Amino acid sequence: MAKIVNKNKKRDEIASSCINLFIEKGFNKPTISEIALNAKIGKGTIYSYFKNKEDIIFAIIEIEQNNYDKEVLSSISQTQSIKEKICSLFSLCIDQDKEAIKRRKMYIEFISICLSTPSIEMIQFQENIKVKYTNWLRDIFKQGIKEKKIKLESLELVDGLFATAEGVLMFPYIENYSGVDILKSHIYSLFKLIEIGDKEREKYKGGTL
Amino acid sequence: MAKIVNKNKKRDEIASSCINLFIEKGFNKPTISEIALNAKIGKGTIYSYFKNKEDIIFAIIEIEQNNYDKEVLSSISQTQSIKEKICSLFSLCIDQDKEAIKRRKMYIEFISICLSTPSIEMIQFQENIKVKYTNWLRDIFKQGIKEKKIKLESLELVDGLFATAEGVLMFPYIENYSGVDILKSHIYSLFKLIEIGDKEREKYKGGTL
Amino acid sequence: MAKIVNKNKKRDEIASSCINLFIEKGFNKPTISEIALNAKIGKGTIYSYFKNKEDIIFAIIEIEQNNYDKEVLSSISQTQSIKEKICSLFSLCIDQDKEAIKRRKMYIEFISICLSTPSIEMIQFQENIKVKYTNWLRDIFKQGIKEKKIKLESLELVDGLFATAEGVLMFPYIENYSGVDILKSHIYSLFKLIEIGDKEREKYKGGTL
Amino acid sequence: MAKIVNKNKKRDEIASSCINLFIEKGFNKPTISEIALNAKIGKGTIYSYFKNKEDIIFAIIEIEQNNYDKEVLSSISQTQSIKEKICSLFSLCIDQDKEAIKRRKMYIEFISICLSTPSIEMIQFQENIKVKYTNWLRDIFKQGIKEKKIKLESLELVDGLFATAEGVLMFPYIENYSGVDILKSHIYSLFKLIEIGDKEREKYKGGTL
DNA sequence: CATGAATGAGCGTTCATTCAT
DNA sequence: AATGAATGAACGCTCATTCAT
Repeated sequence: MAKIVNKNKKRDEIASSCINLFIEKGFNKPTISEIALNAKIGKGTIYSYFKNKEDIIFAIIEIEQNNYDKEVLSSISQTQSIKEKICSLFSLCIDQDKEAIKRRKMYIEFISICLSTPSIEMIQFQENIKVKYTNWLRDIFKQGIKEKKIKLESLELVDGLFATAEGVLMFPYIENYSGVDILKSHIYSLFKLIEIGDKEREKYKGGTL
Repeated sequence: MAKIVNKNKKRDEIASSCINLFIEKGFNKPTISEIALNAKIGKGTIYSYFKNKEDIIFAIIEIEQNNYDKEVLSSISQTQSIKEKICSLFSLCIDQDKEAIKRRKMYIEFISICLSTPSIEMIQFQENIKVKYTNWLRDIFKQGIKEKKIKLESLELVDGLFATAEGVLMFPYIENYSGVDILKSHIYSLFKLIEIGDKEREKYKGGTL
Repeated sequence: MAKIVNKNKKRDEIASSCINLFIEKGFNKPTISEIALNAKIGKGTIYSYFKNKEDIIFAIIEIEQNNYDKEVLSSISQTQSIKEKICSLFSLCIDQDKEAIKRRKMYIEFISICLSTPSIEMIQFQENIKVKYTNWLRDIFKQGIKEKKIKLESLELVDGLFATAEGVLMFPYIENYSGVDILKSHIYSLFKLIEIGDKEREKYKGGTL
Repeated sequence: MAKIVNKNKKRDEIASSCINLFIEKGFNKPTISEIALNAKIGKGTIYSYFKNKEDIIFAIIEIEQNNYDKEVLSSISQTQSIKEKICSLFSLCIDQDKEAIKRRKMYIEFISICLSTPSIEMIQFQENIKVKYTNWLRDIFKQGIKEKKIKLESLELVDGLFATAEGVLMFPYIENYSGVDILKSHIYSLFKLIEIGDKEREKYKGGTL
């Protein structure tokens, strides 16, 4: 009998082993030869686990995104205030630890592919992310509205806020400028406008959801 | 001196003649052969006016950006309300006429390059745009604050708002979703929060700039 | 001994199971993977029964040729006239039923291999076919001569006639031209020249064999 | 000004320089690298003169065929008897000089391609050859009929005779067997059947064309 | 004995850049 | 100055064959 391999596991292993390569060189830059070398397998082997080069890139993006989603959900559930929950949701765009910076780099590469050479799969994946995150964001806002902590009108800001988070990623290289810091202070500034002060809460008649 | 002027003129001519080519195919896609064909010059000639392929791309981006800047300034000065001025400033991300869609496509390609294969020049250029537009935006806001039409705190939203505008461009292909529409309604929703109603104006003590 | 018999049996089984695959895709086109899949065995197993890819191809050709030979012999013995016998002998090149067309396709592929990448084995096999069929053809002719139905000189046409039959297979794709029809009418035209009319038969002194 | 090259001339030069390579290795076997090496040009250069690999093969076939056609026509016009004219027409399949053997090898490779991996262009080219040569053959026959040297019925043999000539090429490797010799003796045997003897000529009423 | 995962040489093709004219 | 013919490194991908299990 030939060696039995768990195809999915090996797929993930190959993809995972390349993450650093993709972070260093961007998604489109590494050649199949480099990927094979990096994963310590033969060039041909790659093609028994992936349809083509794009498929590898996609696999990596999927893995990373799934990991991130889980972290985000866990992190949201562990924070209390609405503002903190929102910052957790956008930790990709806000955090400054090494892990976050790596992740951001990958996400930016992913967006870059979506912008320049989009495939149907990529675009659908991108849409899924958008829908998922704006829904989570809406849920957080709704909760805040229910608890009369923020105004009803804040709900209108959900889509825009998501766009803001994406937007701050677009300037990743400018020195002395962290797009990333902007997001946090923008959220704080927005909250000054939408938060209901303790005094006002009693009178507030913002309706219910 | 005349020589250099001519050289620059020719540079612009070559670059300009290729704009449609780049819009159709994206920035990285056209080959030097296609560019030369399009500009009706020899392939080798291109290299007397441009360092390399990237240099051509950069030249086109510069030309387009300069044209756009002029239009924006003119358009801002022709509108009255703050909200309208802001929409004019972001017309690249909002307008739906053919010309705007073309321009958007090019800008998105430019961003994609900045994200995936950035050169120092590209990044500096991108930063210049950011600084320029946030300054213009700030000026508009300041004017509004001076006229007591909007709250002083709105100034804090400038950078975030610019990011929002960039962010809505990141989903150019999703069906039934126009990132573009999101920006306008986001601006309108924000204004509900920062505008000073007629009644309030008198009491408003938002301070001066 | 039993082992070897079994080995040969399995060889035949594998080869036979692939015939349709080879008809559909041509001889050189199917990959070893496809062949293994088709034969429902492992890729490696193929190499315990066949030296290499060419060996499989050869096995199939042999099987098919043996089947065809049997049919031809049976078909010849069941027809009466010389002309009919000859047409039976060349049924590969003449018949238009589905089975014949399939067979023709395979034979053409075989010839193509003999022409472009011949191995000694292939060439010998091809020669065997030639010798076998021209002998059978000669026998039919001799019988006709004996019965004074055709002229003695017809014997000289045997080799050429075999070549004609091969030659009509060389244009399998030309529309509105069926090489295949040409063979039949060529045989009929030849017979007008070599047949001995009823009147002439008595006087005919064509000699005996 | 860049070097001015006669594109068609260079095309022919490259193709011609490869003829020996193709004769030695067959048409499909040489790689682009080998072809480039052989032609003493860069690999990329090939693609400014040929669409793709098939295009090179086709070009060589065309060149060779054109040369051959000219020779055949000239050779036919220089011979007297019908039989000799026909042998001239089929000199590709009959002659045994070095040049003819080379040519035969190439033609056989061409046929092999037509049989195994035919493109529309190849098939059309093959058809053109067939039509051209059967027409020339028919013309020769008609002339012979007009001069009452051969029987009217010979015309029916034209297509079959062409097929015979092709067919003898199909056994190019069998030792001690020259398919090639077969054609000549076949033609001679046929002529015994279709020629009108001197005595008969006067009585012959074979009709006119 | 049977397997199929692993291999890597080899393929045809592209295209930014060079440089002789 | 202007040209475009020439280049060749580099690419993604295929597939017959091997060999550890």
